[in-house]
Amino acid sequence: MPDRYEPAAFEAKWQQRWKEADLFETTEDPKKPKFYGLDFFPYPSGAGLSVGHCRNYIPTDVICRMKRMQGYNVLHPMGFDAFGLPAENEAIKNKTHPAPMIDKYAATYRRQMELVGISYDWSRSFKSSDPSYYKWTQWIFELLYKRGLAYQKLAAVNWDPVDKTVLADEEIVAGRAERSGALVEKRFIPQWFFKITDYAQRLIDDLDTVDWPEGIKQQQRNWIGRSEGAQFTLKVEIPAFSAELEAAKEPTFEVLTPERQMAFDVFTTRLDTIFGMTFCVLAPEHPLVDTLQKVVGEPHITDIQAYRDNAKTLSEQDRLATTREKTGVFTGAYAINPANAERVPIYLADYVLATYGTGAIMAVPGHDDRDFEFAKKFGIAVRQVIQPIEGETPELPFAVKEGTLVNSEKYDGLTVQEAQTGLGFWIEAHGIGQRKIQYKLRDWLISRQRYWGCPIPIIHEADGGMAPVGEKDLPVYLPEVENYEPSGDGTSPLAGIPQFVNVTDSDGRLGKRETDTMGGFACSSWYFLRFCDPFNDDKPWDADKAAYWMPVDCYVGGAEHAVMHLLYARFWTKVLFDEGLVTVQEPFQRLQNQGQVLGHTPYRKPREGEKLDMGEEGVLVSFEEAKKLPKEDVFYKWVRMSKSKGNVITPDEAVASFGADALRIYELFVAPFNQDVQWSNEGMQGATRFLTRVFKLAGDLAKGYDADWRGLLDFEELDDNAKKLRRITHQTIKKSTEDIDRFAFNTYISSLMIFSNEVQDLLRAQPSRGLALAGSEALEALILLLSPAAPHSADELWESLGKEGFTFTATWPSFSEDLAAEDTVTIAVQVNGKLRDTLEMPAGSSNEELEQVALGSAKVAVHTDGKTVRKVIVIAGKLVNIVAN
RNA sequence: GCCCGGGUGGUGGAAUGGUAGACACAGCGGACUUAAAAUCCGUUGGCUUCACGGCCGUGCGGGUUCGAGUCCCGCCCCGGGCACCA
Repeated sequence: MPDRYEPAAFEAKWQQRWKEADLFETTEDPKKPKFYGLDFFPYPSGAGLSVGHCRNYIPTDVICRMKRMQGYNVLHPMGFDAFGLPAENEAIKNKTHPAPMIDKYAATYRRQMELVGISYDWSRSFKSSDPSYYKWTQWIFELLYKRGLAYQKLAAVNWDPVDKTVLADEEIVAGRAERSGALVEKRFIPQWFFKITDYAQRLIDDLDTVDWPEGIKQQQRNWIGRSEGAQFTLKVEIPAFSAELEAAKEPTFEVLTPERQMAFDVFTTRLDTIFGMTFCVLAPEHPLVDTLQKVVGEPHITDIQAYRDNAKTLSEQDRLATTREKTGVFTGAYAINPANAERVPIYLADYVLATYGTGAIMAVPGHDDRDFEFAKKFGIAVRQVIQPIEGETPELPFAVKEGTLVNSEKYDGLTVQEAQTGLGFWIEAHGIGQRKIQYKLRDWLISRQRYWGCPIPIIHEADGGMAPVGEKDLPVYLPEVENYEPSGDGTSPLAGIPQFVNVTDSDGRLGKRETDTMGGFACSSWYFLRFCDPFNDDKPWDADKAAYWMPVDCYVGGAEHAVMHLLYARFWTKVLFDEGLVTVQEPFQRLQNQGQVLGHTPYRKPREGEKLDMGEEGVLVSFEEAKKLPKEDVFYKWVRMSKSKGNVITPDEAVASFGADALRIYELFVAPFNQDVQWSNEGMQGATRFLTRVFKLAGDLAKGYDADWRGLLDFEELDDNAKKLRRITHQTIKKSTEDIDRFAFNTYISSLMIFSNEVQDLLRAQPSRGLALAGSEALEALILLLSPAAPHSADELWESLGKEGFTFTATWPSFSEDLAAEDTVTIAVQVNGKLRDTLEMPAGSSNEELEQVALGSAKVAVHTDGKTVRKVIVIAGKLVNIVAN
C-alpha cells in the first residue's frame, strides 16, 4: 500500500480504467430509484476551463457519486451549448468557421473534465449545434407556433450596434448589451417572440414548489413583476377655442358628440388615491396623442410635436436615467375623474412608459414621488388623501399604505385596503373599469440576425401567409457558407443566400424561408430533456424515459442565470407539460449556485491624470510587470478568474502541481459551496497533506485488516478504544452522508479530517483483536466516504486492500444510531448564563442527577456563595444553568 | 430608491436558542536532519494574573430570554440584482 498521496503514480491509471470499464454509463434498472444530477449547459470557450469552473462540476460530481454508491440509477450527463453569439464572435475574430472551432474547444473541455475525474456519462453527450439536436429545437418552435406562443411582429427592439443583432430584454443591463457592452439602440424590425407573458402567473406560483435559493426565486418574482390594481377609463374633454379662452382663464368646454368622444385607460395600484388625482400623463408614444394633436389647437399642437420629436432622439439610456429631471408638456386636453367628476389637465411626459400598463397614468402627486416632482415643476396642485394611522403626518409626498382616507367624499375614514375594495366594486358596477393584474414581464424576443444559431423553421409564402416547415422536412439545416459575418442592416447573413431563402414546399408552392436564427437561450431551454433520450431520431424524447428521469433532482450552476435561462427553461417545460409531452411542470427540483473562485490580481496605482476603466481604482498589470514596479505602486485585488485579467489557474496546472484529488478536496473544503473563494496554493498544500495523512493512516490500519470484520465483530468483546473507534466511525458516516445531502461539502471534508486525526490517535493505544476489527471497519468506511471527493485515491487504496472493482460501484456505508451514540456526555454548568464548569456524565443521566452534581461543583460554589439559588434550568444531556442572586 | 445575500481570531471558515472560534491555512516553540524540504509533537481570540483564575469578545445601538453569533426592532458597512413598472 502506498504510504503517501502521489497523484502522478495513479490518477491517470484510474481514469483510464474507468474509461475502459465504461464505468460512468447511466444505468436504468427499473428496481432502483433514480437521481438526475446536472450542471448548467456550458458554452465551451477557447480559453478552456479554469479551476473556477471546477467549483461547479466537482460538488455535483460528489453528490452523484454518493447517490450511485447508495444504489440510485444516476443520470449525470454533459453536453455543450455550441450555438450563439460568443462562439460566432470568437470564430470571426479567429477567421475560422464556428463548427470545427467548437468541436476543438469542446474536446478540450472534455479532456479537462476527465482530468479532474468528473463522472460524466459521455455516451449521452451532444452539442446544441448538432442537426440531430436542433431538428428538435425547431420541432418545439413549431409546437409553440401552433399553440399561438410564437409570433412575429414589428416592434421597437433592442439593437446592439456592435454585435449587429437584436437582443432580448433580459440581455440588456442598464441600457447596454450584456455581452458586447454597446449602448443599445431602438430599431423597428419585424421580430419573432415567444409569448412567455401567457405563463407569467404560473411562473410565479410554481416557484413555491421548487427547492431553490430564496434569492433566485425573488429575482424571478421581481423580473416577472406582478402588480395588483385596477384599470379604468377616463373621458377626455377639449376646451373650445382653447388659446383665447385659456388666456382669459375661463375656458368653456366643448360638448363632444359620441362619435368624437375620446377616452383613455389608466392602470393604478392605488385606486384608493383616486380623489388625489390632480393631472394625468400619457407616454409620448401613446396612440391617443395622434388624435389629440388634431383637435387641441395651438400652441398645443406645436408643443406636442416638439416634445415627441425630442423623445425620439433620446437614447434609451438617457431616457431611463432616473436622475434626470422630469420633462413634459401640457396637451391642452383634460380628463374627467370618474370618482368626483373633476376636470384635470392631461400632460405628455416620458417618465410614463409606453410599454407598461396602458401607457397612461392618473397622477397623484400627494402620494407618489414621481408625480410630486412633476407637479412641483409644472405648478400643479398637490392634494393629501391618505392620513397615516400612527405618528405624525409625514411631509408630502408619502406612499404609506397604513392609513385612512381623507378628502375623498364618502370614502373618508376607510382604510386603504377597504377603499381599494370599495372603489374596485364601484368602477366595475358602473362599467368604468375593472380590477386587474399587471406584469412587468414582456414577451421573449428570440430572433437574432446572426448566422451561428438554430434556423427558425418558418416559410413566408408568396401569398403573404406563413407556415411552419413540415415535420418530415426538419431539420432546416444551417447552410454551410464561406462568409457568415453579420450584415448590420437588420437582416441575417442567411438572407443573402438565395439557395437557402427560396424554397418550394412539398405542395409545390413557392416561398421564402425565415432567415433569422434563434437566440442561444432557445437551445438551452430543453437540453435537460434530451439527455433522457439523447439520440432518438423519431421524437425529441421517449415519453417514458422523460417521465422516469425528470425532474432534474439537483441542478448546479452560476447565479448569473437567475433570470434568462432559468426562466426560459421553466416556460418551455410548462408548454411541453400542457402539450402532454412531459409529466413535470417544473424542470429543476433543486437548484444550487456555486460561488466563484477569485484570483489574486495585481494592479498598478494610477499615474497623474490617468484615465481608469469604469469601477476600477487602478490599472491591471501582469505578474511580471508587478514584480518590476516599485512595491508602493502595486496593490492586489481578488477578482473573478478570466483570461482578460490574466489571473486564470487552469485545472491542468493545478493537477500537474498538486493532483486531481487534491484539487477536488481543496475546492470542496475551502468554503461553503455557494460562497466566493480566494484561490490559494497554501490551501492546495493543505489538501495534499490531508490526503497523504489518509494514505499513511490507511497503511497503518491495513496491518490489522481483516476482510471478515463484519461477521467477527459480533463475537468479539470490545475494549473501550475499540468501542470508541466504532463510535467515531459511525458518527462520521452519519455526518458525511447528511452533509453531502445538504450541500455542506466543507464540513463533509472536515468530518473526514477529524475522523482521520482521531483514528490516528487511537492507533497509539494498546493493540487488541477488537481494535483491529473495529479498525478494519473504520478503514473501509474511510475509503468509501472519501470516494466521492477523492475517487482516484479511494480506488487506489481499495485495490491495495485486495478489493475487486471500483469504489464507485461499492455500497455506501450505513451507520447505526446505537453505535454512534456517546456513552458519556459533557455537561456545561452555568451560573447566571456564564460557563463555570463542565462535567462528564453518563449518557442518559436524569435531570435530577445533573442538577445534583452541578450544585455540588466547587467551581459553581465560588459563584453562588452568599447568593440564593432562585432557579435551576436543566437541558437534558447538554447543560445546567443555575440562576442565583 | 426597492429586493436579495453577507459582516465571527492574523486568514478561510464551524456552531438544531444551550461550552463561540470545530476543521484548516499562516505564525510561534520543539523533534528528526550537516542543512533545507518533507514529516511528526506542542502552542496560538484579546486583556489581565507567577499561577489557579478573572474580565472582555461574533459590524453598531436597543429588546425578548434563565441563556442570543443565532430571534425581534432601529442603524452602519460590503457584495449582487432591479430600477421613472404607476
